[in-house]
Amino acid sequence: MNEPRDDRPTVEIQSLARSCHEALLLALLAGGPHHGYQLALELEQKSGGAFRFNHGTLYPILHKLEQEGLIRGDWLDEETRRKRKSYSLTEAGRDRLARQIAAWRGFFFNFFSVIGEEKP
Amino acid sequence: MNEPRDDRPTVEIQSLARSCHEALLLALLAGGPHHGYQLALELEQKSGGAFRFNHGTLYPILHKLEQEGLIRGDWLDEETRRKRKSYSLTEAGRDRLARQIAAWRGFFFNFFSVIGEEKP
DNA sequence: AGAACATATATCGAGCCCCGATAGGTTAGC
DNA sequence: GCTAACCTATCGGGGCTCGATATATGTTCT
Repeated sequence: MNEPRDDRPTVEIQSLARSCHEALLLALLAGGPHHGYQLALELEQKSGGAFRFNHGTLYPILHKLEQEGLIRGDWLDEETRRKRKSYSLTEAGRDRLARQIAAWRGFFFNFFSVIGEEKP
Repeated sequence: MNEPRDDRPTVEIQSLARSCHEALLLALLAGGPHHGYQLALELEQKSGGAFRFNHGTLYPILHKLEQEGLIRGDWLDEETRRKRKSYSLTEAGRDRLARQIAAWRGFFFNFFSVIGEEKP
């Protein structure tokens, strides 16, 4: 029930929402370049309406991820097109995504260890 | 990939940490009455050291859960004992725990639907 | 006896971060 | 021309976690 497993990566409870948003965005971008609005739509679609990005949440996170070098943003100003910024995953972003997924697996493992229920 | 499943309960991303703390506490109390300090120790033990309650987080939550009627706190003043408050789960708390677990299963399902990875 | 440490509860300010509101601009359809 | 959908962006408010701090008792070692 309580074997030591400190080496197992996990998500810190304090930053669950933050990590969740980050993992979802990186995962969506792993499927190809998207611009912000597209990411919000696809998230809602793929989660069956359960998850959605509020605009006030989405754009600041995108800017932060870009600053950290996890994603790259390119303005599309093909003439007569409205301004859009296409984001794509960088190598660092791909690494982070893999680590995030491992951490979430660890989190769920630990969570259900405490809850004491079958894991889904 | 995106069948409608809006009826599936889920945890709101915005309140992940909050819900997590609540679910963990209720689950620990489902195993019998505990006082605060005990809850912190047992959480750390059962999670293999991955989770822990900071005191500044734990006690406010306990007070709130008590206010909401999900747990009941009884001061133990058996003479010569240091003051301790024993918390136990109420009926409402048991119901909430069941709903929390269902919601976390839903969150888990939705999360990996978006991530697109095998569920652990 | 006294020091040091684990047990035990509680509160508060700082700071982070999500959210809803708001703003401004473009394209398409009627 | 008007309306709705598309698209990016910022800001203030509010909720919540965290670390520091306070207080006090039981235990163990020297």
